[in-house]
Amino acid sequence: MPTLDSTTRDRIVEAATALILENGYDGTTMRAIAERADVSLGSTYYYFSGKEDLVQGFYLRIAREHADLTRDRIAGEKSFKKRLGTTLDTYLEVSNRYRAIAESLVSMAVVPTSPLSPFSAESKPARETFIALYEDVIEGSDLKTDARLRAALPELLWLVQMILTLGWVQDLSPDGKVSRKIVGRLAPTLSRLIRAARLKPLAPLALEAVDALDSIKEARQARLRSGEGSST
Amino acid sequence: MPTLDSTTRDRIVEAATALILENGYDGTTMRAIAERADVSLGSTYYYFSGKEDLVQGFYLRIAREHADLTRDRIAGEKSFKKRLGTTLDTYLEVSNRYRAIAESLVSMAVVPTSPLSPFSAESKPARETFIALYEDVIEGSDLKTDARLRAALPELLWLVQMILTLGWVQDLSPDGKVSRKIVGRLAPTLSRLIRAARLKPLAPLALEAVDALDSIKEARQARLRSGEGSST
DNA sequence: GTCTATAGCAAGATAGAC
DNA sequence: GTCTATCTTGCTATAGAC
Repeated sequence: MPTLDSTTRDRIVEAATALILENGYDGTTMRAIAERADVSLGSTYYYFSGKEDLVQGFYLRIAREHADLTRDRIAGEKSFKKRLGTTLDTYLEVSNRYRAIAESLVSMAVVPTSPLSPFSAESKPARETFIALYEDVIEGSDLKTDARLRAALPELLWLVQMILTLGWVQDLSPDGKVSRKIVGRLAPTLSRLIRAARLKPLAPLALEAVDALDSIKEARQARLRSGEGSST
Repeated sequence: MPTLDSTTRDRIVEAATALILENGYDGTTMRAIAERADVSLGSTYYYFSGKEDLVQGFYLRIAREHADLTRDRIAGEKSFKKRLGTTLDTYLEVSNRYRAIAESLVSMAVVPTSPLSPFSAESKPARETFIALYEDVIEGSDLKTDARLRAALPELLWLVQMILTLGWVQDLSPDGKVSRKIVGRLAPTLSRLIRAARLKPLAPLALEAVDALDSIKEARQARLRSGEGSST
């Protein structure tokens, strides 16, 4: 935590953030960070276990920007479809600010044992910020659906957002135009599916989704018994 | 393929394959590969542009093993649900053989500009092997569904397989048990959804999926205008 | 002309002096 | 806690063997 004068640690974080957003992850060397922060390379490694560690802060940053912006924009709106649409649109908008590091970030995030995995213990603050936002998106809306699905929904929507992120990274069109188009369709479709979750052909599907989520958590717990730290 | 005497190139491939499966991607150094192959480091770089290049072969290898095994197993079976189930089960079985390098592979594969992206020109042979298999899975089955969906289905199922792969990599349970469980539910659910694609609540959803696929391709084409090689 | 050997750089990471 | 070596390894360049 920063005191009055900027500590060594703060200066390193500041330098790293600026350089990484400027030149991307691979384009930023630990030496350059150390130099810009006016400390030695060794000191940088004293405070951070490596380059990856320096990047962790981006998650929470994105989560908070997303939550703040979204809450402003959906205030007063009751339609679940619209609330969800705005939330996803805003997510893409915020993500686009960090396009420069997106590929490196996702590349590291898909490694399940990495602290940068969205499921890791280290990512918990960011993860819970996102899930809490989806809880609010639902809570303030007119949505009525299956009870079990409702309970799991915030986490499920966060999972959808993760998959969307993977698609967005693949999207090489300018400003992620194609992703926006897909999201424009995704929100109404999801909304319709969720509402219909009590109807005949979809009821089992909804439960599959909920069960799948449980299984995923279970898988992670299975690993906890035999190794390093991670959680959900 | 080796001729009578093993050429330098062959020895490098052989050494790389063995070492990477043994120690993973990051755990294998170019120097170690060169040493095991009994060639110089420089020679290794003469034949392969880098470590990534050496890994490209794994894709096709997995695709072929998957296609061969699956075709054996679904021969004679008419039920689409069962054919799809077997195909996905077999995919996980084959993937598990390469678990040691899966994380590194996926980590590189999610970078859209990488030659190791499943959508890249370099990955075309493997991609088409997979898609051709799904075409056969459908063709030999009792499946009847919406015409437009039918046409896009092989590619869509391949996309599902890609997403499944991401989930499988996250699955830290022994032998990917949880993934198998999810796949056990996925096949019947998908089958039901595809069959129901002409019914009321699902018809629009099916078309969304097809349109989404078109959009993804479009996104890729957009990039082709302005840069390096990749295709779909 | 096709391949191999050697030298050297850049950058991530670590050890140990102070 | 900070620094100065030092190590490792991916990668490039180049000289030269056959």
